[in-house]
Amino acid sequence: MMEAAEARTASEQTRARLLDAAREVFSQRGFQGATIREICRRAEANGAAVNYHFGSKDGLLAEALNFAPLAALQKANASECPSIRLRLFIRDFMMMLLDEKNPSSQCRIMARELADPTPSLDKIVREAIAPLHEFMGKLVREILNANGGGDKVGAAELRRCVYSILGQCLFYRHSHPVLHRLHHTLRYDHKEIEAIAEHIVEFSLAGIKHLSKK
Amino acid sequence: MMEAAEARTASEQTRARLLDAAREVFSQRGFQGATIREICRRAEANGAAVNYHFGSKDGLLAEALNFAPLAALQKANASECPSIRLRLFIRDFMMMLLDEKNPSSQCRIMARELADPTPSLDKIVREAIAPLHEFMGKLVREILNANGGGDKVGAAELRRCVYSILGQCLFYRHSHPVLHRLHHTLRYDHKEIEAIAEHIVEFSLAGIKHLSKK
Amino acid sequence: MMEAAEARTASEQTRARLLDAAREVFSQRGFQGATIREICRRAEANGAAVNYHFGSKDGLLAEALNFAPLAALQKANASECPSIRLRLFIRDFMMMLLDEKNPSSQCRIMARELADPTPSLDKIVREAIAPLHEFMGKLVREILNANGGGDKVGAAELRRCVYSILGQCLFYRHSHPVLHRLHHTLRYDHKEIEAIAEHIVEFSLAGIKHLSKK
Amino acid sequence: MMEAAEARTASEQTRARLLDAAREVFSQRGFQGATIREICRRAEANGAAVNYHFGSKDGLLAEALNFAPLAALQKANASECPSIRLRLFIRDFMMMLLDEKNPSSQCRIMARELADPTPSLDKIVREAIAPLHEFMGKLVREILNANGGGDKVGAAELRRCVYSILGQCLFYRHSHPVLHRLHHTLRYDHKEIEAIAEHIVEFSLAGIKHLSKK
DNA sequence: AATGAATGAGCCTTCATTCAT
DNA sequence: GATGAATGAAGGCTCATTCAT
Repeated sequence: MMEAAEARTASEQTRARLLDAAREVFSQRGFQGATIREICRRAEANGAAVNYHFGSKDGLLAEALNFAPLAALQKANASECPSIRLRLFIRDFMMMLLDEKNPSSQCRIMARELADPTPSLDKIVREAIAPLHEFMGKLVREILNANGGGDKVGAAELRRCVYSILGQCLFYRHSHPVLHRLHHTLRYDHKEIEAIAEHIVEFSLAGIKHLSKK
Repeated sequence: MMEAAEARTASEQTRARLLDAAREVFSQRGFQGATIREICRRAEANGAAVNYHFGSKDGLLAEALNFAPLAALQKANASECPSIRLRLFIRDFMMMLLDEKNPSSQCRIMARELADPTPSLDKIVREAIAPLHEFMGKLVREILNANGGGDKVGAAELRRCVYSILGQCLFYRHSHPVLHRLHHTLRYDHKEIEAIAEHIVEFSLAGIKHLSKK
Repeated sequence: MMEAAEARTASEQTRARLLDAAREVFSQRGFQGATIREICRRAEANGAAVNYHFGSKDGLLAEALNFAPLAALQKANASECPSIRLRLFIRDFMMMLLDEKNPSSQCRIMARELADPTPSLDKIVREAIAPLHEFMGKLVREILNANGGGDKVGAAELRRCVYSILGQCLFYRHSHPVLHRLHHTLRYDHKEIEAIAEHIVEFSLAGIKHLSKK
Repeated sequence: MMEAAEARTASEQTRARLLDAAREVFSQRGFQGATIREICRRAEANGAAVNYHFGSKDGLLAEALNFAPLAALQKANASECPSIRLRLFIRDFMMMLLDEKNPSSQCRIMARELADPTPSLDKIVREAIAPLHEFMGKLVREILNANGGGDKVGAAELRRCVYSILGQCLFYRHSHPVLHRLHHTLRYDHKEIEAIAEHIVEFSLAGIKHLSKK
């Protein structure tokens, strides 16, 4: 929401307001369900502003995507042991995915792209998801090696470990509408997110170690 | 497709053809992306037939949902030990989720509802997902007990185990567009699905057992 | 206008009213300048009626074109000598082109297509203009032969004779806005059209005969 | 293109570039089909430049018109005999009308105005077409007199002779889209244009002379 | 003086729905 | 009962024009 705070010119402010509104609406309604009208209304901009600044609805989506936060998660903690790095990454990743106060609605937009791919999905996969998978693959490989079983696990199985971790993480995001209906008391506050992350880490490390000993 | 086989009157046959077509189109395009026109065209029915038979697009979706196959998975194998029953369930569940030849497009429709909830989601949760979670909760509890750690694990943690398993399973369905882009050779044939299910079972059992020993 | 008079069903009447309105508006405003709104308003039909009945604005134009009247001109009088047949054809052609009371606004639409070709021009050329040119080419060839000079005139020169005749005829249609401004008294009543046709015939026969004697 | 060469200030240069671009685009797309955006893009000017310099799209068209080349055709060769002056005029006129390399897109713009009159047509008629008709009327009258039949031909018939000549000339411009579809090999190179002009002259002189002897 | 930004009207089209047989 | 026809509300987008520097 506040990303636009530093914008200088009037044009940049409008652009930023449009992008903020677009992220909000896209994440709530999906790409198809979102309308340019609503985005412009929320951004307090003219209905033709999107086409003026971004050329089209697709162009707006493409620019609304911002992979920097996701990339940032993968950079830190190079010095720690791989298990701890996994723990830190999962905690930050879940925080990004679930914290409602977090302005990064990116993940929600990306989650929607999975269910309803648009031409932007190619860009998302190329610039955000592929690097993420690669990063996690390396991490899991390191954990396997640290447990002395790296050579028993092939590329396909390694990928499935990554999928298992990601699947657990994304479930809380994807299935939120369901979980909310099942347990009305569920709130993704910081404490709950920490507990979820802790569970995923424990569960996954056990799974990985088991494979290394098979 | 064959559900309509026993229908008698022309009206019932049209109804059944509409439901079949709706399942197909909803699973391919999502609820928003699907158009009544296309459904009627595939069902070789009049463009007003959907509103005539089901009142509205929402009504069609509500009736198109069929939870019997999912419920069937939970009934069998009552005699086996819990780990084996989990194994059998996951294999059947993945088969239902991923097998493109399986006409049960229900799972794909339900998966889409998660990303884009419609009023039907309440019904889905009540009649299909809640029982599924309950079933899996009991199964995991039995596994924990069999490993002698059932009393250390609370309700919240038990639920998270269920989420971990479901998250892994659903990931292959949700993220298929991404995985296809990452690995163009990926095909969900029977052999691949068996391997995926085997991985999820091993990974998850290790996770559960780890928690029971903590 | 009255072409719809014999239509039976309500749908056919709407279709016919839309076609009549379309011919009127297309001929007055051109394809680009015409709007579906105005056509529907004149036809007293809903704004979506065009897309329902004809799929698109292009589809409407394609169906609004009717080459039958033009083709009819070329059929009669096979028994007369070529000069007389040319005379009769030009008179009928000019009557069709210029008579404001003539409901055939086709010619005006076609004339506009020349200035601003749409995808329909291909159809017009194929089904109406090419046969017309061929018909006139044969006629001119017969006149040349009757004057004993058919063998001196090549295909390119023959075509140019056809162009000279058509150019003279079409000028009164194309340049009507200009001629009206130059001579405010100009009215295309029957007497005037007869005089114009007579002039074109005399002028053209002299030109053709001259070429046959060169 | 080179008209802007002598402009001094930046503003005047922009103006001139806009006029050049406008002539180009108007002649290619017609007034309705042309967009201010494209004109400004080609002129490498700001999107608001047209309205700033010319007030409106109509104003731009009005200023883009340049009748000097057409007027120039009528001035020369006063000493020759009328038939030869007609011959020279038609050749130059056709060259102006058809030569694709000729930057004088004026004729094409004017030809389009006939099919789709804008408020500018009044100006065109007053300043360009009326003098042209007058010039040609005098020329035809001289030819009639030289053939000894000037007194038999009234004003209306004289006008129709002018129309016959102009109609033949303009046909090649107006019907170019059609002729191109009928004969894909047609190219308006210098040789072809000369042949066309020669045909029109021969054909028309024969027509005129015929009338003078009636 | 000259321009980037903004504007609102309007266009074609699509869609779920309703009407009138 | 069942359907072809009709409806009106949006939707994305384009455009000439105007505004505010």
